[in-house]
Amino acid sequence: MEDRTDKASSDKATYQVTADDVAKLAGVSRWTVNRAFKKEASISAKTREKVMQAADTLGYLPDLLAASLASDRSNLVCLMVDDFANPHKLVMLERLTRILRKHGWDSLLVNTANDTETSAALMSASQRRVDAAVVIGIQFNDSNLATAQGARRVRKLIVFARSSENPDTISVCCDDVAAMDTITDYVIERGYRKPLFLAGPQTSSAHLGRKETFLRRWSNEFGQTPDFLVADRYDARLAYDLIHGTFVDRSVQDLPDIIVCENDALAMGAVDALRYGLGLRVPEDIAVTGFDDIPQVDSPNYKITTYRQPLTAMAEGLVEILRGTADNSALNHFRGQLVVRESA
Amino acid sequence: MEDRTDKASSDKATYQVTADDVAKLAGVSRWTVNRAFKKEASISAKTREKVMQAADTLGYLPDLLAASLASDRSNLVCLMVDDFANPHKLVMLERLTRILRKHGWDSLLVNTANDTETSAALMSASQRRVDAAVVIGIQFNDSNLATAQGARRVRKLIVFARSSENPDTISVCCDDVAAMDTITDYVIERGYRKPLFLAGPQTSSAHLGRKETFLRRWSNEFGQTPDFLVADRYDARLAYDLIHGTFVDRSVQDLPDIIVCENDALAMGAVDALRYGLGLRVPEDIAVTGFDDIPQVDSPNYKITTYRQPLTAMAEGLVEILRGTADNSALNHFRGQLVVRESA
DNA sequence: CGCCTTTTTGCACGCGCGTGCAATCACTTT
DNA sequence: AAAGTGATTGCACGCGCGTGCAAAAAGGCG
Repeated sequence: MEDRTDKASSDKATYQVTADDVAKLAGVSRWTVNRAFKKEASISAKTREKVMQAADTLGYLPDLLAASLASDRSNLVCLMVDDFANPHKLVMLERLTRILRKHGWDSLLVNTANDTETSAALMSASQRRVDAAVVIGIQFNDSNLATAQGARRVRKLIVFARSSENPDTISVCCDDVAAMDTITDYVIERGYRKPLFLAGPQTSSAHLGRKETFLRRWSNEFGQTPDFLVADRYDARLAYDLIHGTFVDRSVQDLPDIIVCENDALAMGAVDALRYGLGLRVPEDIAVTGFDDIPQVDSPNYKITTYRQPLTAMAEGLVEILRGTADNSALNHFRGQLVVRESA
Repeated sequence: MEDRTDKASSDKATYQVTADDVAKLAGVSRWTVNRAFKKEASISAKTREKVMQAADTLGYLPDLLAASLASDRSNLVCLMVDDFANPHKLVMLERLTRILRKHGWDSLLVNTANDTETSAALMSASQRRVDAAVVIGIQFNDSNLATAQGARRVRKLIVFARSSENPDTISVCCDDVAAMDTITDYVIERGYRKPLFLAGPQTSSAHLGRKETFLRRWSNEFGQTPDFLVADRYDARLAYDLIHGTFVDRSVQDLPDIIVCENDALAMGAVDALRYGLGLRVPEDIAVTGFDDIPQVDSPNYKITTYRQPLTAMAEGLVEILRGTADNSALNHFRGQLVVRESA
């Protein structure tokens, strides 16, 4: 005990206080100390108090590494992001990290922008025994999943804010069909009749996608399928080039009266292209709608009509999955709301 | 050996392959197996090959949790972000996660937006034995640092993209004095003579800040200190309100001819306020400069003249700190470059 | 007050790997 | 070919905590 104390005070900066030290000081066993730090442990109030006090004076905190190793649960979640160009990612990261931490999970942020490294990233995550890997906003590539043998050590594979057909995967997302129905209703109600759909990267599970929903719905309504363009990244600049390149030498009567975009990043690029590339007015000449309601589209420069996903509820749904208490049938049917601004 | 094999095949999904299994298959000791996975280990090429092959067929990967526990180095870095409103954070996160991972570190993303939770976040990070905590873009609050006893288990406290005076802290940032000098030179050279500085949250180490540098420099040059405004968050909307509120009922001759902003988020808000709130033209009536060169300011809507920090080099500098091979004297003197667009 | 039930506490063993050193092997030199 | 040298391999012990159960303590009742 003596030398323990000495050691602790002599090089406080590096000496790791362990549960044993606290136990000694509090006059209990090491196990009791650790129990004091577990919410639902069976321990008497005064013992816990005594332990906590000792822990406090020693500056003790349980070591999560050792705990994870022993218990085989890390309370760590891996967030995989491959598209840092879309500002909506920042919004999602803020929400997810906040909600996850509130419920006891820490977040490992993995950059899978380099497509070939996705499976490597997954394996690395598995090496840290993450409780789950959450793919944010992008359909998880099947080949990546297949090649990532390491995935078998990742307990759960979750796709967030994106529907997924993969059977090894759980998807937490809003109901794209309902969302696009809402947008379509609005577009029709406002009298637009020559829409163009600006889609993002096409994923494998396309038949439930926003683009497909809009096209099908419109076709049912008016008997003809609208035109669409596909951007292979959610990038405003790319959308700019696409819109500009497509319309630059088209006559006025061949232009759409509204561009329905798969998300806000594309919508911003579209607005810029219409205004600055083609000299058109938004919404007078051509209207634009987005999706996500990122902070930027509320700028007076854009004022884009868009659709807001219930990110907090979705994040809470994710937590339920982690806990294993989720009602999986409801997880991909979250409802958001239309946010009407001036662009349409 | 028999039952090992059985176990592995029977519930492959959950059974954790360990170095022992690989050792048995490869006919070597467990320690040799782990050596094969260490870059600089002393092991013969053919033994390693043999081991790797066995590891491959078993799908083995070293367990980083156990490794961290045993070695007391986690190869984990905690990235602390408290301001998700600034899109530049996304750029920094992309860069940091990519560079860190390239050098073998994983990133724990901690949301400290709720100010009171900063020290709690630090403690939690220390519970995972992170090799370092990196505070991104905001001056680390001294009281937080002080109260966070857990910090003593965090080996290194690093402030990224922000200068810091705190002695317990290492700062990796660009040379704000040089940067503001460059901007000031440009402003003067272009003939602006009535500047207003739009500053962000004031930190404790203010005397080296961008605002102070600009004011001092201008005063030296022209004998008078320019006006300034202070926004207490780097938020475009806040900047909009501030600029609009300040100038809305001021006569034309009392307006500045340029607004020098502490970063792009503020600059975007300023541009919006000038154009949409006050009906002024940028840059014809009032020019604007920013800082950071976030992707959004390259939009044709903004085209803001700004200053780009060398984020990649800074991230590499951070890695050097983690490795302990850094030349600390150079770490807060990175030089960026002026990016001239149309706003000034 | 003694017996029984219900907390509360203690403990052996294991989680998978790293460290530092000792033992062994491979290869060179004379 | 024997001795010497450096490269390679094996191993005891420990990292800090969880699990599941047994032992002990604390209440409850007549």
